[in-house]
Amino acid sequence: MTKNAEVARVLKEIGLFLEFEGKEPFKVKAYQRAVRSISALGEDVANLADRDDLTSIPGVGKGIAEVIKSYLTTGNVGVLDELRTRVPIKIMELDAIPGVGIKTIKLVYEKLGVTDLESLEKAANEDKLSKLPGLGLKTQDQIIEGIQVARSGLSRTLLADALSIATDIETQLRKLHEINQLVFAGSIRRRRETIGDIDILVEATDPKQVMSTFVTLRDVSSVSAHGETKSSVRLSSGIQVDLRVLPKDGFGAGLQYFTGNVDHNVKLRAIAQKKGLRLNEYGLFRGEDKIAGTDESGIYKTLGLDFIPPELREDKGEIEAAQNGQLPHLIELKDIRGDLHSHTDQSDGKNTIEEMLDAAQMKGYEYYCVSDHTQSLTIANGMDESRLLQRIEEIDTLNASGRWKMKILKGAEVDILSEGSLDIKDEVLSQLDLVTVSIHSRMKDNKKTMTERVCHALESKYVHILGHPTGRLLLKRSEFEIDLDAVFESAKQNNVVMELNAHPQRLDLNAGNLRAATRMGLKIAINTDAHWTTELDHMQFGVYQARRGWLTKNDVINTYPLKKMMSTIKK
DNA sequence: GCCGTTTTCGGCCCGACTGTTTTCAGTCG
Repeated sequence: MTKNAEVARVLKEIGLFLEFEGKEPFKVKAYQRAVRSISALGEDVANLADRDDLTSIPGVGKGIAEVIKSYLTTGNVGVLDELRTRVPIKIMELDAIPGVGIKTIKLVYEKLGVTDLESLEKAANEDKLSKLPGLGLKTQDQIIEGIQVARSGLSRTLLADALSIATDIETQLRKLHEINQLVFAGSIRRRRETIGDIDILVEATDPKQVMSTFVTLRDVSSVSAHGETKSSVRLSSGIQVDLRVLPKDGFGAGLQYFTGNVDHNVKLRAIAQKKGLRLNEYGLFRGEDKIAGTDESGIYKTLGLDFIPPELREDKGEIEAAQNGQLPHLIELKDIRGDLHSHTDQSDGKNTIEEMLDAAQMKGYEYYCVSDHTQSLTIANGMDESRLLQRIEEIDTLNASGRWKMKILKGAEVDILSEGSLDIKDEVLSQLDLVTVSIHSRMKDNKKTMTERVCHALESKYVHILGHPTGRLLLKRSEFEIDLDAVFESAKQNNVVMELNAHPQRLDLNAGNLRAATRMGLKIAINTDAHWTTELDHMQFGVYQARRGWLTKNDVINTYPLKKMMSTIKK
């Protein structure tokens, strides 16, 4: 488990207290920037600290680096302790209430002695908030509602779920013939792994009609804003959806602006300023003249940049690369020629091998690997050697049948045991076309043990791919403790490919890991790990993640024709 | 507090919406 979330929380709290105390706004912003950076960091901030490289994180300079170091080594930060003593309130808890900001927190603390959710709720229920200057009955009601939202611990939503919710809203809105254009923006468009809220942009002949339809859609549980260009609702599922109406001649500018992320946009604006231009959500202007903004590409072009795919817009070097014509040509879904990790009902899959093959054939794949679990994973009905040998014969027969045009590859997802040995004998492994090894047990091993265990497994001359290398389940289980640099090094030595597991809940490796792996010259396999036929569709999420990791077609072995793919993994 | 194609000082994005204001402050993205 990385320290990133903890460190981000500490920095956020410091930022909030500084704002509370009325400190220099840009100092506050500096902390907020660092929080964003560290939350989105591809690797463990503790590793960067070990390497004494914290200031390589955008927005982290000497001062904040010291804060992080102090926290990581002692578990405490002096300045934060002082702030907490001076202002004894649960500032993070209060700030988590939608509609409540620092000014309100300060007001209720100073006037009513409110220090946490409970005391705020009590004050609201006793009708004390509405008596305060600047607040009224409506605000008080809003706060009462907001406290419930904060309590429900409103978390993020998987990309796949957010996309499906957004698509449902799109379908409902598209019934309005007033709508000319509709796109998803924000983190959905950047294809982040998880989504905070859903941003939808439309261009329409009758914005008012669109807005009133939007705020009355089924599933809308509350409306927090309803204006002419912006409306905001919360669905019964808890997720917030923002809809914005943009003018036709500024649609590209709005799309660029609302795609973000904020750090990317800030840097873009600075570039505009240096050219004597002004960039905002309505367009790119020279004086009063709009010189770009109808479409996004015009904005980037006018600023002297190549078009930056949304997945890269996180201020992680893409702007500089775009200035120098060095953006990667990112992989696309159509580049994928096969899936190298899938299950059947012989282990814990839900479909027969024939059903899986039919579904894979529909994808137009050139090859497809069947890789069921092995014996240690009893809960998944893992295969032992004799069943695996039968499976090998079965696939030979299926290949010979000619029913499927694609090549069916004989594989297995072999368990890595406690010492890094594998749970299938070498003489059986040697008969498989493709061996993926994965950790499914003892995930709480300490970093050293886990790293040695995985590295040892990679030394087997029958291993081709390391499956879901960090074992995380988004929003559910952290990655296990492992030194990925060492694993990558071992993979490099032993010609082992890293899996990018495309399951929406895994997306393992993450974008930062992928960049690090390919920088070391490793190859990646994007695999669905499908347990039933419809999960073969998860390939798209793997490709999104690959794009976020700056991967090109050449980085990914399952874009290769069969022969080249097989020779690439050959030991 | 951070940062550099106005580079070691002096900037740092800004507009929509709401509720409470009778001209604007707070929050959000």
